[in-house]
Amino acid sequence: MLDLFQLGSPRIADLISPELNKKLMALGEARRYTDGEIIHRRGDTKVGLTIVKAGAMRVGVQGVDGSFVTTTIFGEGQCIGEFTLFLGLPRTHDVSAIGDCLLQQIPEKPFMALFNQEPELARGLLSLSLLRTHAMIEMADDFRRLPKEVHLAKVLLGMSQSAVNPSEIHCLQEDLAFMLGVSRVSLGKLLHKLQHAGLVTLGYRKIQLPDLPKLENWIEERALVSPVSQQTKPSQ
Amino acid sequence: MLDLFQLGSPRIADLISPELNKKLMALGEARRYTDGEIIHRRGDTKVGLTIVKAGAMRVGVQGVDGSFVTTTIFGEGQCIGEFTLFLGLPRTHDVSAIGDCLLQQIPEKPFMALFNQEPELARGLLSLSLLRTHAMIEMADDFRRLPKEVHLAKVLLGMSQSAVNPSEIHCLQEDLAFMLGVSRVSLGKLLHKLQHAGLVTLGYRKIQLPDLPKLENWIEERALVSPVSQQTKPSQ
DNA sequence: AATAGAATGCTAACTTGTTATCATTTGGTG
DNA sequence: CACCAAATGATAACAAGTTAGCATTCTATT
Repeated sequence: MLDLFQLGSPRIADLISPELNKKLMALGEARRYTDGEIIHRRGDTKVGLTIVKAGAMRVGVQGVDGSFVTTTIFGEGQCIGEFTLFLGLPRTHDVSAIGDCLLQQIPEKPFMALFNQEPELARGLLSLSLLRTHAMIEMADDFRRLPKEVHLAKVLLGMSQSAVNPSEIHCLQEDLAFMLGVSRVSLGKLLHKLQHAGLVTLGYRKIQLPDLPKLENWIEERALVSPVSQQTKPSQ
Repeated sequence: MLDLFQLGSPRIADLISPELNKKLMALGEARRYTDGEIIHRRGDTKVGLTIVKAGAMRVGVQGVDGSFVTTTIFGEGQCIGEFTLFLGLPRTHDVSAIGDCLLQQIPEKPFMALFNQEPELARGLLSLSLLRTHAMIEMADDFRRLPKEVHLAKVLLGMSQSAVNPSEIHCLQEDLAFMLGVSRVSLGKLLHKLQHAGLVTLGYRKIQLPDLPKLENWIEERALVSPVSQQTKPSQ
């Protein structure tokens, strides 16, 4: 699936201890949603954390003219609602289910009780937020700094790293086009450039990366900056 | 000054109690930098928090070909270094002083000691990070959703809100162009459109906003989504 | 195996943005 | 006060991306 954060965006469960995660997931209750069902609407004042247990949800903004812009798609283990809990904002996005989808919904009170009791939770959420910020900054910098085909290659590489099979990405060209902020036609041209360079193989609903080291080299030669490794620091 | 976060980006001092802020600022030591002096380099492994006490710093990425892309400019009260402290990343950006600049530099050990001792600090940093994330998401959504002149108007309005005099913004058209990801020529055309609409008055190194309510209305009519207020929740 | 819907490929006219260049205006400096 | 460097304004040739439309390919489902 596409994403703006999900690129390497970790799950909250990876940033806290299994015990704490168990406590967290025991709060609130799970609810099932069916394809297209509305989970939250922009402007809603309901406060709480929502964690995807299975399936995925679409996060975006519905225009008054009927158009819809997808901001991101969050899958298993990812969460929304921090803005309502810590910034006191109403929901900033419209969220709906993609296919069948199981969500854990944790209301404000039990969440804040656990938050105030377990400092580790603050640390985990802080790391999560920083990782997202970091991914967005990199994305924004790349967007402005790199030629589109290099940026695309970098995005593909990032997606491969969070894929089950790193050499095969399952996504629609339309979603990729959205991520890069270009039309589907332009994206097609860019992909074909990469295919000509032997870096990708295009398929139906998928893109294969037959030679990851080659792809990395190709990007590095064109990225114009020294790379910086991006391992997460183990909690101390 | 321009910015990608600074638009409404709060200072750490606004998110924690005055007492805690005093303790925080008492850690480490202040150092003065002169115009253009390097503060950090991308790739440096030095861990710690840097807070601007006076002046401003430029955050960006130096390309191996000599080009430089500014990511943001941080002024008084703003801080960098969270990624090194909580994600274990090397410095992701090149940072240099703009004019004379006084920075408080807090090394890892004293910072983490205070962090582990004062849960309020985690809460404050979490809010800070979330506010930045929020600003970036809004920016990215606007970038893709809005016609360029509306996005520009919104950016100007945001800058006015964090300016000394809200009806006068001091910045170069070149910096604005960078923020919106367009060339200076295009930006000039967009600005002249807004001027024709009576929303801005162009000056040398400055842009005046003679009628803020009118500007807000104009944006709202074109933003195509219902606005969401953005007050920070008081710490509970 | 036939079929329908979805995704991708392709083309062409059109719009928009860019680069490059030079003129003009501005504000600080000697 | 004259001058200079920086910032802005303006133009034209050029490049790139978009929209719209239709053809083709693929996959899942009868």
